[in-house]
Amino acid sequence: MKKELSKLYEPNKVEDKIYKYWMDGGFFKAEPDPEKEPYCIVIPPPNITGQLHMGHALDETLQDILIRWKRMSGYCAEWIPGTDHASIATEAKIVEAMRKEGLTKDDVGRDGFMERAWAWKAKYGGRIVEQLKKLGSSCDWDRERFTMDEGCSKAVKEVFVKYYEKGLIYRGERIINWCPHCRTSISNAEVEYEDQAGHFWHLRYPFTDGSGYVELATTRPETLLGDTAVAVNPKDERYKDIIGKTLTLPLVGREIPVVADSYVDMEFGTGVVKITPAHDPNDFEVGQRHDLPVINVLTEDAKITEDYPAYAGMDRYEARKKIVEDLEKGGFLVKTEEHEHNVGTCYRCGTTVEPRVSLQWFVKMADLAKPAIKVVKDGGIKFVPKRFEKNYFNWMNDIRDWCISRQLWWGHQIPAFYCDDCGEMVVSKENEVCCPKCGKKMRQDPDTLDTWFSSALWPFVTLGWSENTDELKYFYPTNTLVTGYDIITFWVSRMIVAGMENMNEKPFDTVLIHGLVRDAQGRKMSKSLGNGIDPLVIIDQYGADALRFMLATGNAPGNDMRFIEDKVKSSRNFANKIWNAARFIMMNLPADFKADSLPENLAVEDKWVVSKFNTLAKEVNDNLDKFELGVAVAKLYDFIWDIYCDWYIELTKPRIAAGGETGATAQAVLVWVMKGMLKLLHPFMPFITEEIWQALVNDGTAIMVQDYPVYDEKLSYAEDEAVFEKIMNGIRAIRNCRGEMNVPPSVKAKLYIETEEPEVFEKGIMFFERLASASEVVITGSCNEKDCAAAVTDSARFFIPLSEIIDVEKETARLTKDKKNVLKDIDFLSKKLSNQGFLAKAPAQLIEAEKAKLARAQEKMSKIEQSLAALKK
RNA sequence: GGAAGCUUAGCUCAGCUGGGAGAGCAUCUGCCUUACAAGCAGAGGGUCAUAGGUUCGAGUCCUAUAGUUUCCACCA
Repeated sequence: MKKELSKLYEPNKVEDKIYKYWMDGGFFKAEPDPEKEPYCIVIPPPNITGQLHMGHALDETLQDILIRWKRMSGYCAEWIPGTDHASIATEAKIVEAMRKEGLTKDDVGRDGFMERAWAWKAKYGGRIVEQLKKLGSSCDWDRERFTMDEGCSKAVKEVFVKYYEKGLIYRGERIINWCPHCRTSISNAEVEYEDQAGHFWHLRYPFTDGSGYVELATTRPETLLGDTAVAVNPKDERYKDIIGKTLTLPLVGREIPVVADSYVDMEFGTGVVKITPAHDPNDFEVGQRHDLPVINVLTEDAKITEDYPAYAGMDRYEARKKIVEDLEKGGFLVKTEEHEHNVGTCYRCGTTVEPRVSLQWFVKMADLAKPAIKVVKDGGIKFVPKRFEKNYFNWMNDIRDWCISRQLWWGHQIPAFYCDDCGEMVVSKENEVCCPKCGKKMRQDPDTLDTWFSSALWPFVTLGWSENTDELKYFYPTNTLVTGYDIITFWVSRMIVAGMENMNEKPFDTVLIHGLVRDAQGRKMSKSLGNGIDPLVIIDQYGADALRFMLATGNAPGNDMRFIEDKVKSSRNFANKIWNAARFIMMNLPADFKADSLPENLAVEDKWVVSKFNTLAKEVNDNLDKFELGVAVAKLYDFIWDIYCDWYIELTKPRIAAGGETGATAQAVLVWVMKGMLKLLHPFMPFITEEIWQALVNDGTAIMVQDYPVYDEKLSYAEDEAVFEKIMNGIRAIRNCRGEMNVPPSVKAKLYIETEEPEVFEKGIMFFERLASASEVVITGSCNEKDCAAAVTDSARFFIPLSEIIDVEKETARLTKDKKNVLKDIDFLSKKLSNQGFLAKAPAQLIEAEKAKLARAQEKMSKIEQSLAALKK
């Protein structure tokens, strides 16, 4: 059965090989099995915002870790390709199409991310999707409902029509955020605000009757062309008398009224506001209340319309300059102030957004939000960590109607049709519709739906909704959603809404929120900063396992993490460590070795490591259960590196060299624990664990079909652990002593162990020789050797006769330092134990433990005193 | 203006329901000990942002303050 592992661990070679193995049938897929409830689906995110490609890696990693763990724990787990896969596939097609058309990405206002993300997907995640497809998975990649080729897919159309018929979708003239560069409307959530230096222009508008002026201030003088009123606060004494009078709009000459509206802040500026309903959301609302006309002065790309010949065709900023000039010439400009203000920009291209009145499609959110709020409030859906519920509630309780129409040329076309002859409008699932009134073929709305509209349907549409498929019945509601906190409002909230509305049931029960991956300086990865890191490059350098491990390590749920290459490097080193441990085991195994279970005759150190492993299995499962992946991974790291490699392997070396029964037992335990470690580690490092498993076990099964290790009462050996710890402490004390005196391991010396527990240290003789450079070990009740260095623990004194090296002064200093530390302990513990409050209120178990600690410290103290006294002589 | 997070070793961060502060990297010392120098054995280094409070006991819970980050709203 023995196979060789190569001398050097080469991540990419191993990963490619394992990938091939999976492709060739080594992949495992659990069938839905009603007997094996509960099930689990972990949903990948649809994050297609260009800047955070490392965010993809994080999403995929956390989700895949959970899936593998669930699957190995006997749950039915299934990964269904999400909208991001479909979107990215679509985007790849778009890129190809654009190339053929000679277009650049800028033409559609997107950045270059889609290409790279797709490449990554193809190399990494896409392979698994392919495999799922091969295996006839219920998640049908080809059946993706989100391609541009299909236009408006069946399910999306169905939902749209259903909402429309229920009055949940309407078309209306509303003020929306418009990106003049992308020439599309964008939702509030897609607008990013930034502080910009600007000006505050104080203007005066003359009264029509010639009775003077009213002064007001604006940051956007060019919108003056569209002013249809001036507003003051009804409570404002200063302007009480002018309400109802009319003004003549400078440069335009239009007569506009002065209206009273409580929206106006009396404290701010002059307390007078010009009202431009077409170009400001608040003005729009004021306009609605006062029935003011809406006059649009800007074109789609933010240029002045033909209606104003003096400025027609000018860009908004150009026009601003010219208009300010003209106002000044006309004597309408009072003064100009510096003013910093917050400007909305497009999250895609960074262009300043333009509020714009436009005919758009909306979803009425108020009623839809209610059940979605309730299901979270009632605990039906849990956020991990819980604090993100607040984020969700903030958004949902203050929900606004959702503008769902986009002026993009990919995506789902809105299933609304217009008759160019009679103006009739029909909303329909059909692809072609004739006018019910005049019979003419109708024209479909050219707009597409917001990508999150279809993404919101993800949990049930991927399962075959609106058919009542077996998959839907079995898998819905799904289990755990993994995504970043920046996606809660975009996607999570809308999935819950869509689930409650269409399925009458929550889409999942848990939302695991992770933070963002930032660069080494803590900045958001962004295209403009050029600080984005490509996961593919990192994978090429260090391997996918190392990247995964790093992403899961040292970070708590919901907290941001910095990407630091050294962290990947140390993960790679960890992989190498396991690789070499496996190599050591295997190069010593006899050819006919077979070890499926633990042998009977375990030595104390075997019981120690088995017991430690047993505890590890318990803790890892507990942590994963609570989504504490970072904690689980840290424990695995510590066990594998410290306990298994640095201690246990070293302990087996003399036994293997000795051969016979003890050697055979050691080998069996080595293999047993290694197999267990590999299984525990597999979700975090799937490739290397599979490779070692295949080399070590080689019975044709994949590691991912093994059972995940769990705690086993029978394997808990508390007493043996304690005994062996005494030996370990002795070895550590001796090493420390030798280390401080700079004695190299090659200088061997006789070792006297003075102890009242000889039976404990008898068991460790071999290890003192091997790990503490002892040439010979003598266990005695009382040692009278002269010129010895002494190492002290609570259970023994260790004497090393190194007369030629011993420096009495140094030795005294070392022991005095020891003494100081122990004294501190004794002081602390006895104070605690004489505290009546502590004795009265602390748990009895703790008091006992502290008493035992004190006893041990005192034991050690007396041993140090003895040694110090001997030194003095 | 509303809300949330963060502040722990030189750096990057863990620390689960409160019981004498941890890891990786960096630094120093000694080792090429036949699995691993991508390594081994040691060492040094922290008033857990500040001030109060609750408690027998606070890095952990509460209040306030400062610095910092993010989200939401508003900004004529």
